[in-house]
Amino acid sequence: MEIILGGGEMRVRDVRFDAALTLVESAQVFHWQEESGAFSAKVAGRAVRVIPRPDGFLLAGVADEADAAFWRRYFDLDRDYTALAAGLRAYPTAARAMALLPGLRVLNQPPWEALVAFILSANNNVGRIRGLVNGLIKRYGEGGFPSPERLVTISEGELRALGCGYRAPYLLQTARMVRNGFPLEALAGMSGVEAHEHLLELPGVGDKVADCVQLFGLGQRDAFPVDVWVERLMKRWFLPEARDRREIRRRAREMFGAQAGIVQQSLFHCARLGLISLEEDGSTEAV
DNA sequence: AACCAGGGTGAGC
DNA sequence: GCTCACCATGGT
Repeated sequence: MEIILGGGEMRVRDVRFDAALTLVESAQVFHWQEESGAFSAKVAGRAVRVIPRPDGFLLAGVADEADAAFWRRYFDLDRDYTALAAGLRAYPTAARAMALLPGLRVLNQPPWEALVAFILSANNNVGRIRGLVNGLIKRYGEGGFPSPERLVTISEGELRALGCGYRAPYLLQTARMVRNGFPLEALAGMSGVEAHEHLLELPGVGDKVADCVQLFGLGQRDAFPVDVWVERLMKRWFLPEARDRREIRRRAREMFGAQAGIVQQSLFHCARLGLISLEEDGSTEAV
């Protein structure tokens, strides 16, 4: 990998990165906007534009070294996805899932942004989650996610009118707790078990949402969120005897190890695309 | 018109 | 510990 900084731009070369897949389609983040092949968003107050290039990508709106360091971490550039895939020889289906989606990366989002998005994700679909997140940003956010301090000034009625439904009070109460000293930023420095326990204190956060916050917002790559898709594919291809999501979560982490969450992303997205069958007699043949 | 979507919560065992 | 009805909303 090579990174060249200058002129408000950051060029990243010799890296596999599929911007459309990672930033828009993969449902790990919901507020990137695509326009004529380029992708823009504001993350933690930093507005940026991603322009894909044949052997990497260009970032426009990178002012200094601090910005560059931020985006380097956001895009998880210091991780060798090829080596990870190569280490999955014991699990051919998982290795194949990763090979089917080269360029899919797992982002390191600000914890608050991941927390808000995935509270809204509960028993919801990707299109609606996207609508809710962008609605929050548009009405209350000045381009990016509204802060906890801003969010607590919104009424439950307003959030319901926006379409949050029964998640509105969860979001509000969680915002209050974060504003009142819940150690959200400190979770990244804790063990996975410790961070998970803290996250479960927040209303609207159970095992699955907590795992998403850990994976996408805290850099804890051993987290393995089990949603309906992952439950189905794991039962079909790896754990036919598994009783419930908790057992799948536990055993998948044992199987895939310290970067289980990255494997999860590939499996999840392959299942959603129909690249991995969920039926007993199916195969992993690409459609 | 039921069923589904990157589930969580509280009640009742 | 476990199971289950219920929770808004929009799309099929």
